[in-house]
Amino acid sequence: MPEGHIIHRLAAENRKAFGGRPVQVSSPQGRFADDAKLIDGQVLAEAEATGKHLFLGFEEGAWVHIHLGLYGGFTFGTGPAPAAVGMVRLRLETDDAHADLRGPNTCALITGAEKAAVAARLGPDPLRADADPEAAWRRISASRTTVAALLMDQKVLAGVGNVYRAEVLFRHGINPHRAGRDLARSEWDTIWADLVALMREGVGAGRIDTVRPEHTPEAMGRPPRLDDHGGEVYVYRRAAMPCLVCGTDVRTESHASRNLFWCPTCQAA
DNA sequence: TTATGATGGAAAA
DNA sequence: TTTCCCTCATAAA
Repeated sequence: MPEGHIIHRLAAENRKAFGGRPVQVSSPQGRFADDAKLIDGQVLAEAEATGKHLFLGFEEGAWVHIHLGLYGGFTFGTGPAPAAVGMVRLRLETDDAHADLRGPNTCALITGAEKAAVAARLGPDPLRADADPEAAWRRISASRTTVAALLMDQKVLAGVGNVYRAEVLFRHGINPHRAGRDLARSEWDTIWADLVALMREGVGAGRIDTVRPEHTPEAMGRPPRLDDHGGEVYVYRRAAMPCLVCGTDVRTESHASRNLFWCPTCQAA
């Protein structure tokens, strides 16, 4: 369920629930049990997000590195934790709050140096104040790869996933099959600025909304869209449905093994 | 009851 | 480019 906005939100939620307090750390499922013992009872000192990576820092210097992958997720609750339901890889608990992590791609205990190495492999994250969009532009403007693939490449840009990729390209009328090196500098500047704005909004809302006011369900007199991802979008997972702007059927294809969506009219080649 | 898919990515081939 | 991993909700049978 997670693109970068969710991970930054989770960093804030973990900080709020557990920051500065000693935390019981366990792994009801068992797969993180040995590592959990090493930090059990320590104070949670920091919670930080870079791209889709979440880092929980404990008082003695160890970090828990979490990557949710396609379907990992956190659930939070107040009070002590009830008996674990399903496969809970990591559980954090105080007298006041608890959180369960299920289905992560990664949940591992690492050092500060290892954390720095993970961050060093990533491109700029539109949600971080220290992001340098020039680093992404250098790679994009030199690449023959499609802009669709480049936006999903975490070494180029960190935190953008399939939904933001599809939506930001739609919002600026950019055909996803264009090569990165054929993008104009002004187009890249617009994409970056829009990602910063859209993803910040996503952190606050906890969902991805990309539809401009003039195209919202209320403005267009159509029913709101009910989809698993929970937000209002132009093209993501709207294959064969009419484009909200021009009415052309939205197209889809498998592109680098991910589903790509675009409007062939609004995003003409 | 079984199959499928999903906002991801590493590793193998 | 393909395979594999992690989990669970929903769809198909």
